[in-house]
Amino acid sequence: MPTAAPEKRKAQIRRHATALFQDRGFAATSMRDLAAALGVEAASLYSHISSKQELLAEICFRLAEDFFTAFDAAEAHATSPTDALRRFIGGHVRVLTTDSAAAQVFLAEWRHLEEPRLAEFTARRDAYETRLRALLRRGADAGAFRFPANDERFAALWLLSSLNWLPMWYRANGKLDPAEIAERLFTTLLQGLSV
Amino acid sequence: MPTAAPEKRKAQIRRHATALFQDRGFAATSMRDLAAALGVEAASLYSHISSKQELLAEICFRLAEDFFTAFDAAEAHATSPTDALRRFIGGHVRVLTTDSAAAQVFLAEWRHLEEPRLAEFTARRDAYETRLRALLRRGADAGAFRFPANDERFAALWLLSSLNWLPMWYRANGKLDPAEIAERLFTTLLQGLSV
DNA sequence: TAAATTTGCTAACGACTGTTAGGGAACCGA
DNA sequence: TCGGTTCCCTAACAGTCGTTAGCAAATTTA
Repeated sequence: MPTAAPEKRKAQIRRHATALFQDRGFAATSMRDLAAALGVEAASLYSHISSKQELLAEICFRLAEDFFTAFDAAEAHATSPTDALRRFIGGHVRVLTTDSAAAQVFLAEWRHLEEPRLAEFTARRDAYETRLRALLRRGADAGAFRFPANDERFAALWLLSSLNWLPMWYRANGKLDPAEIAERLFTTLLQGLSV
Repeated sequence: MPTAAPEKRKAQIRRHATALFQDRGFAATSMRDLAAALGVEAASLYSHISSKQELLAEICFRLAEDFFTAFDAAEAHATSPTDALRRFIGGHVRVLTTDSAAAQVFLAEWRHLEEPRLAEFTARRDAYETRLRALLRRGADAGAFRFPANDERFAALWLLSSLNWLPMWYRANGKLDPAEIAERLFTTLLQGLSV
């Protein structure tokens, strides 16, 4: 059986690559840096991976998958537009915090993907945004949400902006756990800062 | 008089560097790329600048200065905590949109600064954040704002997150002008999405 | 024990990196 | 017409880049 869990070493490489891409950036991380983190020569990596690009693509597309899966679950269980939004935020925050290094790579380094993957990726991102806009529109039509100029595109961008900065300051083992963060964000996003 | 406006060519270089750093990233932009954008050989740049690092530092610190200046003006004219917040958002958005390429470099590429400038930069950023926290705290104490768990640190991070994504989608000559964007953000941030 | 798989090595490739040295045109105000 | 300034060139440096070739030891499987 040649297909018995052949992912162990490769998973280690991906983990270290994620950490390095996150804190130095993809372009500023060399394969020799990555190899050194693993205690190995650069050429040795190529027994396990095919290219630096492949590493980046795997990290980015894995996260994209997670975001969509979370969105599916949120909408499947939602009982109202407000509940759908709460579940969406909870899922989005959970994905952002489960592997915050990978999330930062997903958010900041995707532009170093090469074609045709770059186009695939941006299409995927656009689809996610469109889906969120639709959720917001339904809520507005049902009288649950309102936003300036009745512009759900603006609201969707603003909402994602609010959430996507999170992995930059989130620390696992910090005072706030992901569920609590999501709850605070949900409250603030819905009610705003005014008393 | 040898000091008569000696900044022209250098300003061109900085402008092109800003554009390239923004769309490829600092590390992925070579001096030969920059030279090509100016129709010149790479070595020729060094008659005008001293290093690639210097270019990045100038872009980042110039923006930092602009943000502080805007904050000063906002607080100088404010008549209430709510008015201070509105002016703060207006100023922050104006800086973000006046040169959105530079703003993106400021927000995303500062980590490629080398010591000791990196430490200077992060100290500057922390000071800005601290100042915003103080503004929010005063507003909360005056009964103008509220935020979850009475945590102004959380609120400040969330607020900056909401604003700082803007240069990624803002387009000069788009439908919305900066003042209108700032007004919408102010409204949404204060009132939230709920009806 | 034998075969297969996994893991790693050294050596090297061609290309690209930021930067310096040293020189030469073109334009400037006096 | 002069000295100074601005601007750009070719050539080259020492180092780094991602990646391939070819080989060997260790580990796992049969």
